[in-house]
Amino acid sequence: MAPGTGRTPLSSSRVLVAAVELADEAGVDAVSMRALAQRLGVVPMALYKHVASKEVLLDGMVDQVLIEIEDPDPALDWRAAVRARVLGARRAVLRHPWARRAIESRTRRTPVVLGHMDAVARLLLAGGFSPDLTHHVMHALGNRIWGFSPELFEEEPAQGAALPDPEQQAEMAREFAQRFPGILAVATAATGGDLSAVGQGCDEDFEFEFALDLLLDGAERLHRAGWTSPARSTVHP
Amino acid sequence: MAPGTGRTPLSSSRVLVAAVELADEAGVDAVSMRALAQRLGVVPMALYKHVASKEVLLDGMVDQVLIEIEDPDPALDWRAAVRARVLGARRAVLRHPWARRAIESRTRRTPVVLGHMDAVARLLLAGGFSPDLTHHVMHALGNRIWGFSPELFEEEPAQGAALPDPEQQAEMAREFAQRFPGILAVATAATGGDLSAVGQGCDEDFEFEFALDLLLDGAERLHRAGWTSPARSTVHP
DNA sequence: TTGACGAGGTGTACAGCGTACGCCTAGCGT
DNA sequence: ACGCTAGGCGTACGCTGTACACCTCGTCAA
Repeated sequence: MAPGTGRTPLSSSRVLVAAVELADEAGVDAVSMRALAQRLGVVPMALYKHVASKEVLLDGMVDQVLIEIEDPDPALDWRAAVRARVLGARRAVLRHPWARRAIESRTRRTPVVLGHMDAVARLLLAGGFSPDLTHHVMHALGNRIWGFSPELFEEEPAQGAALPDPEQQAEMAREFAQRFPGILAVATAATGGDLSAVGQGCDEDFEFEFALDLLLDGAERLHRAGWTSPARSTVHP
Repeated sequence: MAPGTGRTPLSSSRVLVAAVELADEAGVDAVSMRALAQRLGVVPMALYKHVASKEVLLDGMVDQVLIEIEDPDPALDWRAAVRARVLGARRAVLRHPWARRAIESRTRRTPVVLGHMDAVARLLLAGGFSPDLTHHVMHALGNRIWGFSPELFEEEPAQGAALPDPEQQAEMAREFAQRFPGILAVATAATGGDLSAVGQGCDEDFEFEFALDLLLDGAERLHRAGWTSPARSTVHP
């Protein structure tokens, strides 16, 4: 505000936004207190007046991504609504490639995080699910609630590795085929037989929806069958 | 060997074992090159003669956990076999509390990692699954292949936080109930109505098997229905 | 016996990290 | 006019991973 200095003062929101931008541009590892401070034209310790610690900063960055999630059309039935909200989360997370890792590594449940979980839970409850079944279904969805599936297969196989030598490469391929025939079969199926594209062969969006629908199918079946959780013993074994 | 010094020389295996022990005792964050070296009675840089970097060390530690996985009885049918192998992975991972996080954060696919994935893939293929369906099912299983589900809900809510004050606590509970009624309903269902145990209310083993069976059920149904993946366009949208 | 060699342990040093602590200054309420 | 406080600054500490040079053995060829 002060026209002399001409610098709008920091705020925790300004810090968070800058941190997200920095992570978007240079990856989450590039977000150090020092780098972030420099980007804001400020000395590192100034940040601590607005965020308590780096951990809290990361929590806030995740929040920043999650608040982009849109509410689904309230006219949808439970299944379409859950699907829509989860895919909305996916869109938000995909906009920020670092967010997946960041979400996995966070343990604190901020109000924003709780808000999304609450929204999903309410959609299921509104669909007639018992709280019990809702609970288990949310567990089964797991991180898919946040819009991503775990990276089972490698994303970027080598990047700058510069495959060493065709002869040696063929030898490695032979050995791989012998040691891991199962993976080979699965990978070639995924790429339609194109061995050279094994790494990038997965259509992640398809995999995500495949698993999501598998889980929602199962949930629907259990719901319709009136599933209830087996009696719980109150004593530990 | 040399009786004068009386010190068995290092080896990458000895380093890995020591690192796993250290992580078991003090957590994975306590595994620094310096701390590990000290435990081995050696100077930090000596480790680098046996492991290329900290990243590789962590990969090796994960391998160390994964080689504990037992092969399932070959007489089992595909479903029981997959179930057994995945639950075997779970037992191995649960023996080392840090392993879950470590596996999530690793991106390199070591031979040991590939070996486990290969074993699961082969069980499905041997059960008559097409490579295509096998691929998608493995994606759907996701990290559950490694024997853990994502920590959707908090594990240790406060630990040493020392709840501040009964009055204030009740106020927070009121606000929570108003903002997150869905979560509250689900959480109380999970604990059988005992609000004070909301954090620890989940039987993780039950949740794991619930989700696993949901996924295997779905997979079985698709398999029996002769599911095949929709035709793939070779051109991107 | 000698001498080279390589494997493996040592020591020093550097750049980077998060952050505790104290200082300084501008704006505001009394 | 005064003091309080919010907020930015500077310094410093302990920790991290690891590059690089060095030294010291055990082994083996000549």
